[in-house]
Amino acid sequence: MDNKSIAGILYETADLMEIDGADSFRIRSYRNAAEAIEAHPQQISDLIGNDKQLLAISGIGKGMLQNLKEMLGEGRLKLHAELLTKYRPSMLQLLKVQGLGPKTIALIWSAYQVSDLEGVESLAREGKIRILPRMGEKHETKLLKAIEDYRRIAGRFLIDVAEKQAEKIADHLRHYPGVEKATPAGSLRRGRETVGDLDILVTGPACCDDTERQKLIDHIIKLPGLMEIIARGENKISFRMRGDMQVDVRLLAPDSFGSAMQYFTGSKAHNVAL
DNA sequence: TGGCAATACTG
DNA sequence: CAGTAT
DNA sequence: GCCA
Repeated sequence: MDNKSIAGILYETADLMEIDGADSFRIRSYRNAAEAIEAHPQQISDLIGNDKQLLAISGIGKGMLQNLKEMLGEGRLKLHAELLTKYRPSMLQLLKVQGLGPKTIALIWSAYQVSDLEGVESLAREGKIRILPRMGEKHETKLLKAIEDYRRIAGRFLIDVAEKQAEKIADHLRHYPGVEKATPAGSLRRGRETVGDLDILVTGPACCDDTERQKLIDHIIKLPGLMEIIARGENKISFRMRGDMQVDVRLLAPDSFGSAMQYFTGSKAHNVAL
């Protein structure tokens, strides 16, 4: 288990404790510890057993040390597992909706046993949120808008984040002999403020025959940070990068590069119109 | 053993 | 003012 | 929960 995973569990535990109504300072400690672990230069898993070094990390005390031992020893944190049984994983998603906090989520759960985005949206549409204690019409309206905003942004990346990722991938591609151009298309090329996934178009001699394409794809999968290959075909490979961004790379013969660029830049509606 | 950020919004 | 969210 |  790496530091990122450990921190992730601690963050989630903090969120769940908040829904559970735990002491806010104790919750903060979990977040502080998660942050400290995320930023720690060495792997916590390598330091296990070395209590002195672990306790030297600011934000890690006696109790958190026990939590770390439990996570690395048993692969899980009992508190985390129990809270997930008591409540619902979908509540963690609800927490990301602006204006929806742990208290309100717990309130909705206790009143309706509803814990997911769609369910809460329905309740709001039916006017069932405003009748809850402390809620009102204004809350309900804001909640509906917040859910709409969440849906628009969820699973997408801000353009500057996508741009940096795309540039790294394009560089990797261009370092391969026989690649002339590697250019991002899709919503990134259209300059949208958020991007769902990356579409990168490649052309050059390396794209022109079967053997060469296979060799190029073999090179592509060496890309640092590539976590999972989703699909590998003759002319296209899809993969997921660290950080969950999905990438499609398409290999194109030079004489179809222009039309492909047009098509894959989109938008879909624009293509239909054309 | 006490403190742990400060503030805006809503009912 | 109290509770909640950021 | 952690820290001074």
